[in-house]
Amino acid sequence: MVIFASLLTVITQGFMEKNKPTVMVDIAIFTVFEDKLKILLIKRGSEPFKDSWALPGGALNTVTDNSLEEAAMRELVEETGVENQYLEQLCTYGGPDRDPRDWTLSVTYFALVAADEVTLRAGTDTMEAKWHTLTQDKVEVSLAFDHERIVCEAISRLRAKLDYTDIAVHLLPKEFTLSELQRVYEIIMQEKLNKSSFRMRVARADIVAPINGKMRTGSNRPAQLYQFVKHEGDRMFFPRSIAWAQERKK
Amino acid sequence: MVIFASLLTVITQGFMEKNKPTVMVDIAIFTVFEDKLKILLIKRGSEPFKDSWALPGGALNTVTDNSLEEAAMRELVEETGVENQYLEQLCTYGGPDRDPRDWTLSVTYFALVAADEVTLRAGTDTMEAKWHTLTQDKVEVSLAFDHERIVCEAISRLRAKLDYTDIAVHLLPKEFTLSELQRVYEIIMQEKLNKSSFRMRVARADIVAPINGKMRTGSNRPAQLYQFVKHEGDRMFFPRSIAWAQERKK
DNA sequence: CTAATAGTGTCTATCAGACATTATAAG
DNA sequence: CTTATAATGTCTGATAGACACTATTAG
Repeated sequence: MVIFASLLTVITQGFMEKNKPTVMVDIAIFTVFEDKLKILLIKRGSEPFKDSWALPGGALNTVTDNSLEEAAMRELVEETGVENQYLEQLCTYGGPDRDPRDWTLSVTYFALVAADEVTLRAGTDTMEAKWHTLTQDKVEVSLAFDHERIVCEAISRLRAKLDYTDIAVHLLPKEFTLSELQRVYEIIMQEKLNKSSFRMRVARADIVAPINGKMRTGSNRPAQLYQFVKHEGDRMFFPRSIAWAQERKK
Repeated sequence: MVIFASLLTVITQGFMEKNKPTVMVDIAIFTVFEDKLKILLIKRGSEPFKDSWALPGGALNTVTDNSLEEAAMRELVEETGVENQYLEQLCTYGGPDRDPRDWTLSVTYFALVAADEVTLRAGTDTMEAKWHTLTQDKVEVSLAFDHERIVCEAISRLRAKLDYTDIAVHLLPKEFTLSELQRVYEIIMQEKLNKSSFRMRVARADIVAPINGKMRTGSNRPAQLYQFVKHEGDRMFFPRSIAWAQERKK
C-alpha cells in the first residue's frame, strides 16, 4: 500500500513536470509627458485577444535567458531603445484561466523611463507600440488577459514608492528644475503638494544636486537646473509620508 | 523497476519540453517565541542539498493548483496545520543555476503565524520540520539553493512592513497585551521602542480593541488584554515611520 | 514595605502644511 | 509698469522620543 501510494506520487509528479506552466515576463513601462502619466502598450496582432492592447512582454526562454531580470531588461530595451532604466519586479500572477491556451504564469515588472530618451520601436507588420494616457488609473482601451489588474497594481506600487523613495527622477530628463520634479510627483500622486515642504524634503534626501550656473530661462525668474545624484540603495526616506499627511486632511 | 525507469524517461522529457522552467512555490514562515524571531525550515531528505535545510515549498502543480496563492496556502497549511494565516507574495527568482537539475523559477511567499496555534507536521521518514532562530537575520545552519537570499529578502520585507502596517498582530495569540505587541515589534526591529509613543500610534491606528474586563494577571499590575480588529485593507499607516526616527538618531 | 510590570503625563525638537513674501526674468 | 514663475520665510499643529511619574498586583 505504501509502495502503491508512493508510485502514485511519482506518477503525479511525472505528469506535473510535463505540465509545466508557460512563463511570461510582462512589463508596465511608465513615463510622464504632456502633464500625464503614460504607460506603454502593445497592440496584439494575433489571437487570443487579437487587436486588444497588452503590456509588452514575452515568454521566458530558458535556453537564452539567464535570469528573470535579464528577460525583463531585454524586453524593456527592445520596446523603448533605452538601456539602464529603472526596473523593478512587481508581482507574479498565475492561473489556469489567464490565457485560454495554457496555465500561465506572468512575472511582472515595472519600469520608469524618461520620455525624451525613448524612441518607440518601429511598428512592425502586426505589432504597434503606443503610449497610453492613464486617467483615473485607467487607459481608455480594453486590455488583454488580466493586464488591467497588473496595471492597477503597478500604479499602486509606483505611487507607494514615490512617497518614500526618489524614483521619480527616473521619469525626468538628465537636467530638470525642482518645479518639474514636483510636477511629476503631483501628476502621479494626483494631489497638489506644498512647495516649501517639497523642497525641504528633497534637499534633506540629498538625491539631487544643482548644476552650477545652469538655469532654465523663460519669461520669468530663471530656475536652477538640477541633476540626479546616485545613492547606494538609491532611496530617499521621507520622515513623514506625503500620503499619510493627506490622509489626515479628510 | 522497469516502470520506474520509464517514468524517469517521461520526467526527463518533461524537463526538456518547450524550454519551460520548473516552477516552485517556496514560503518563508515566521513566528515569534522565546523572545526570538523564528523561521520554519525543512531538512532535505534527498539530493541535491541532501541534509541541508530549506524553505518549505514544492513544485507548482498545474493540474491541481488553481493559483499561486492557493499553492502557497496549501503548503502553509500542510506545514503548520493552521489555516487563514497571513500570507503575502514576496519575490520571484529564476535562473539556470539555482538548482543543478534545471532552470528553475521560485515564486516565494512570506507568512506569519501565531506560535501557539501551530502544530508542526509530524516528521516523516525523510523530512524534518523545525523552527530555527534568526540571529542577526541569519540561521545557524546552511541553507539549500539560494534560500539564504530569500530569507534575507523576507526579513527585510517583514521589517519594512512592520513599520507601517499592523501585520505583527498575526504573530500573537488571539488575546494579547500591548506590552506583548510592543515586544514583538522590538524583537523584529531589533530596537527598543518608546512605550508611550508606541501606544499612541497603536491607539490611533485603531487595529486593536480592549477585551472588556479581561486582564493578564501576574505578580504585578494586571495588563489589559486586547484583540485584533479586522480592517479593510488591514493596514495601519504610521504618520512617521519608526525606522526613520531611528535613522535620525545616528 | 519591595519588586515588577502596566499605563499615563510632560516636555522638546522636528516636520508638514498653509500662507506670505521676496526675487528675477520677459515684454 | 504687469505677469509669471522661482525660491525663501514664518507660523501653527501634530507627533516621536526621552523621561518621569503614578497604578496595581504578589509576596
